[in-house]
Amino acid sequence: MPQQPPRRATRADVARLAGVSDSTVSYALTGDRPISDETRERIERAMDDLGYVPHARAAALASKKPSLVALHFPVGERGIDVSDLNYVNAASDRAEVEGIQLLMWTHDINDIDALRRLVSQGLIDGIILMEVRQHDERVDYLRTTRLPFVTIGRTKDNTALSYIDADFDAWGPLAVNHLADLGHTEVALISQPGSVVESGYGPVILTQSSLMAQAERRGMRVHLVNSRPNIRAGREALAQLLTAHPGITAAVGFNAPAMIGVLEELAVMGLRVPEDMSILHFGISPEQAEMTVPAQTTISVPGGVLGDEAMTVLIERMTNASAPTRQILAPPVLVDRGSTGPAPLRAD
Amino acid sequence: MPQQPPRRATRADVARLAGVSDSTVSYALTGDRPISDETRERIERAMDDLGYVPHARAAALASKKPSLVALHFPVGERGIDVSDLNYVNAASDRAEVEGIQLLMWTHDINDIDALRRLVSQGLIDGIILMEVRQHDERVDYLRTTRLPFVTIGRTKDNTALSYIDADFDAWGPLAVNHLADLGHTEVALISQPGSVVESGYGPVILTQSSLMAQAERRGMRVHLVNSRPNIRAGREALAQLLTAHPGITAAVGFNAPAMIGVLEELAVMGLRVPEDMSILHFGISPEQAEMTVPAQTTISVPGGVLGDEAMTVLIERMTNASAPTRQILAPPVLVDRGSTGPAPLRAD
DNA sequence: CTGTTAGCGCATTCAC
DNA sequence: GTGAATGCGCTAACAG
Repeated sequence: MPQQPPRRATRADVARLAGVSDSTVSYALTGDRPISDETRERIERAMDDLGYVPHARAAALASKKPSLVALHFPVGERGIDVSDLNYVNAASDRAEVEGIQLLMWTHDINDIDALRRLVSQGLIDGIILMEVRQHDERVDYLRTTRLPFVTIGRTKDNTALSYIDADFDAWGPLAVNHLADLGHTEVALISQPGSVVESGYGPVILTQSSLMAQAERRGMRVHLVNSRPNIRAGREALAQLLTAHPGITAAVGFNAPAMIGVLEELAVMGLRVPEDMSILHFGISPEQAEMTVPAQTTISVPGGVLGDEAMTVLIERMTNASAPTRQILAPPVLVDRGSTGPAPLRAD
Repeated sequence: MPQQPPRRATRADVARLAGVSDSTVSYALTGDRPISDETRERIERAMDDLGYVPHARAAALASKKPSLVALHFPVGERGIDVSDLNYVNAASDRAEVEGIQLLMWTHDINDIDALRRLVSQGLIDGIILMEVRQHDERVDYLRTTRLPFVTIGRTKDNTALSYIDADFDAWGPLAVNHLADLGHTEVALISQPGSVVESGYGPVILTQSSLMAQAERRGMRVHLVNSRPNIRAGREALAQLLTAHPGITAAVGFNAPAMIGVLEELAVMGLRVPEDMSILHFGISPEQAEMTVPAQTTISVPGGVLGDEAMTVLIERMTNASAPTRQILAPPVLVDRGSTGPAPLRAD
């Protein structure tokens, strides 16, 4: 075990030991200018001997380059699951490439005071906001600030706002076309409770209306059900739907717990997936999709894309104050896990 | 909306506008020396006018006081649930009082390289490790380092290691005494799978053996079951136990999913809690305990205590290099949620 | 290829 | 009560 030196070695210590000037040590580190092999070796040996590690905070102060970024992940009631961490990890990986660390911030979404304190401290160089609402106080506050920020998701008024979001307008058509091409003409849409939709939750509204519009174009009938997010509600919803509309050959979900209920009910009724009923699910993570029996075909944004893109945009904004506003919509991806198939012939 | 100033105001700007020297502004801020009311007012007005906020990073550099601490929370497979956030929030709150920010770090527990990079950066002033294992590579690495650190949980060889942990040796006796006082003489212990115990998972081993020892002293018979952590296994375990040992009047759990199964099976069998069977559960959070029907009486460490204590110790170590090693065991707390009661008279 | 110099924004010691 | 001066550890012109 190495002896612990009394104090942190500094660049000056290294320079002295290597017999070069301070700045030469810096340049040897960054490679920003050519150094003779011999000098470089002496410096490296000195660094080793002293156990020298550069001090990022001092560097940040001097260079005025970003070194710490916050990711606001308001956890609220539901915690953070493994799929959420895709965002975080992707953002973190992207940041590390630039030598930037990620401060994961989990305060309540309404605790603007805490946010204000964080920002005022001058500790962080930028911030990414997750779980953005149609009207979001955090955005209002940050707009009054000099701090660069990017949102994952968008507010209603997104003027001059840099954001990354899923392109929900494309989700509906993608689903409809996939099913219509398989011959389905009558489908169920198991959506969120009415209250969620009415409160202006963007993803559901945009997806739902784009789906309806495309269904009309393709001559597909859609039966919309606003289901509470639990297993029992999903079971009941499916049972009622099939009674009322026996011609339904596919169920599209935007409600993970309810869809578990739908799958349970199908199993109870002896209906097979996808032979008797096709299943398609919006927005759930691969982990959630693989967890059920059978696994579900999904339409969503690949984990990590949003996090990575957000960090990329933020870095641009931090580095270049006059960088243009970027509003990015990530295209949806359909992952076929075998729960959709040709429409069965069914006696209406 | 305020106009965005071209650049951040500095202390020098404030001093100039207020017509005082730089240091006077500093002292006005910290209150470290007397300032005339008149001067103070001028300074405060100047700060307001300029929208001045102190720059934490520069302050940290100059004062050499800690300003950023990492909390390593290896999320692994299971994600972060709301009760986990108790630790985080408690630590974060404690840190904020000292003007320290918390960097929540979720990299894999085995990614020592990433840890090395984080530490080498010189960005953080200390680190708290969660989910510590009996033999933990992170600890091995950090020991070779000058960076102050504290663990939540302890390694096998904890020489010169500062840690906070639950006092598992006290869990068993607390449970046994509680039940024995209620007249129970034959109980089941629904523990973790044998593999977990054999791999040297400290909490289970310590709790289990302290429970056995105290049971012997109090003349209580304990039937140990190593159950897989899922609902079905719990149901089966209870059914078999009651068949083999009908005299059992209480079930003690250290296995959240299995205990849900136990409760289900009791309900199916028409047995009431606590009239027919008492239930006591180790180590689960209040949220988990309240989630079941009926809610469960628990023995555990109050959420937040560990996080708060860990941060306190870390701050001490960062502030005072020669601070003594602290090894703290937090006492258990029994929270009675009504699932334990007097032992029923049962015909053996 | 390498050294010198002047800061980054602030805390703090030493003067008055 | 207040100001001047020095330095935290490093970067980045500006000089050779």
